[in-house]
Amino acid sequence: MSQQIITRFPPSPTGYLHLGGARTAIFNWLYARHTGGRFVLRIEDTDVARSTKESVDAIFEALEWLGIDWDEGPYFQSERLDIYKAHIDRLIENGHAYYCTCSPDAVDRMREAAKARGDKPRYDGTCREKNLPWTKDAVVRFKSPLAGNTVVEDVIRGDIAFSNTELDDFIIARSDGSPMYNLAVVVDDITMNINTIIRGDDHISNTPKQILLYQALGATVPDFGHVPMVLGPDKSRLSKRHGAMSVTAYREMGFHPDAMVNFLVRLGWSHGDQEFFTRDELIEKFNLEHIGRSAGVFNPEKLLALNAEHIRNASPASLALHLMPFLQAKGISAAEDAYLHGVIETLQPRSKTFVEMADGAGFYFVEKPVYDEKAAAKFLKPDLLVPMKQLTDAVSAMEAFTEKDLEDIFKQVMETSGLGFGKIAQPVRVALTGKTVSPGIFEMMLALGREKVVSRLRDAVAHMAQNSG
RNA sequence: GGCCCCAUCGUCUAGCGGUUUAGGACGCCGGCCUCUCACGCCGGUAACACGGGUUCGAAUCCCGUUGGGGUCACCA
Repeated sequence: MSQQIITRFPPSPTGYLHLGGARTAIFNWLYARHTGGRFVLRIEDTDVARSTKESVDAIFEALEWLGIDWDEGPYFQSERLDIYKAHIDRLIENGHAYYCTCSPDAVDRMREAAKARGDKPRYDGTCREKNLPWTKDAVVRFKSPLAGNTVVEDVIRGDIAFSNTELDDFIIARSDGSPMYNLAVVVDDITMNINTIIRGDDHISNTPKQILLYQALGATVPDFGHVPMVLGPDKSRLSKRHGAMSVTAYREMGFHPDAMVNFLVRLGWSHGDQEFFTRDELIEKFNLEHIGRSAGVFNPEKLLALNAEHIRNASPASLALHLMPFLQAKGISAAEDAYLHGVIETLQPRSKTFVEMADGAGFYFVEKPVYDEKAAAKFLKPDLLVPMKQLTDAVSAMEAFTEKDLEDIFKQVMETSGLGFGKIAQPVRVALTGKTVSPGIFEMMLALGREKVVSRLRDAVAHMAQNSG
């Protein structure tokens, strides 16, 4: 029986969830879902000074928006201090760790000295063999092996060997007894049965230390997979100066979470030439074998194009949920009904974001469209009064309000007036929307419904008559 | 600086020794479609960082160079 894959996402709540973090969360979540495994959420808040409740909430909010759910947790490291303490004590007892009373200043000095000699700045092992007892200012250090190699068997990069001489006796517990990152992660991953760790490659140099900790604790080393980082357009690490970094900022800009997920996954993972993936397709096809090894540049234009494609392909009903907040932000109170769905359908092919869609939806929800001055001057001129009136009367007299019948009416008007379709459509467009740009005439009329169409046409006719002097 | 990672069009990438005149996508540039704007469709632009090997044959394997990135905390 093969064991179930158990992955995790362990953000530290020191800010919002950024794009890189979101991507590793998605990778882990996807891998768990793909394999029928479990996905654990853990908040790494051992750094009390930098961790905030706001950040925790922001992370939950971002994950929820992305549609990433977890099977276990959230665990908080701050609530697991006793567990770390027990493991630290065990390491001291079995000789894998020791108390060190060297002051921070003293350690700084040895680092400076080592640097001056051209060596790697590191702790020199002063207290390593002293077998010191606990004292108030003592930290606990891990006793790293002095020779040999530790190799990371990375599932996406292959074996990476580190000489143990590169590692110094790193601190695993602060003088106040709280655990340091490497210790806490390893203890958590052991006790939570995590067997697959997918994370950013900025963690790669931590990995040998963690492997040593696993071994010292007598635990099975999990599979590690280090994914490349997400870079800004200038190919440097993504940071604030590159603009929006926070995942939720993209929600505000009108992006569809599925597009965001699709984009982030495709940045570093591939399935042949396929670019567009639904959520289910991703779960079905995602694997570790096709994760790339080189860093990727975040490309907002591609995200935008992908977003437009997701909007085009989604059902109006599912889009309605996402669109609602943007409508409200514009003061539009729309009900979640068939009318809204019809409106959305006409807007789908011409909206790259929900912001654009909400902008385009405005005229559907007003009592009377506001005429754009230039548009009205150009198209609602008296010379079209007759055909427009004919059209209006015909529409109001229609038996069934169908596209076919509307087309017939237009044909009749074209015949009697001798005008081309465009000559008539443009004034109708202005009458219905107030603008010269809109969805197609017939689909729009159908979405608006006969009542609104007739009343707007009548208003336009009145406007034209009034201006005929 | 030590250690580690990486290297195909501007960007995301396919390619896992021969089927490649290196494919797709975004962007950009033409054109078609057309009731506006879009969508869609057709075409074009553009890359294997460099140098050595290995091999009958290399974008694909090895080494080096160069260039980028990461990491060296009582942060995570």
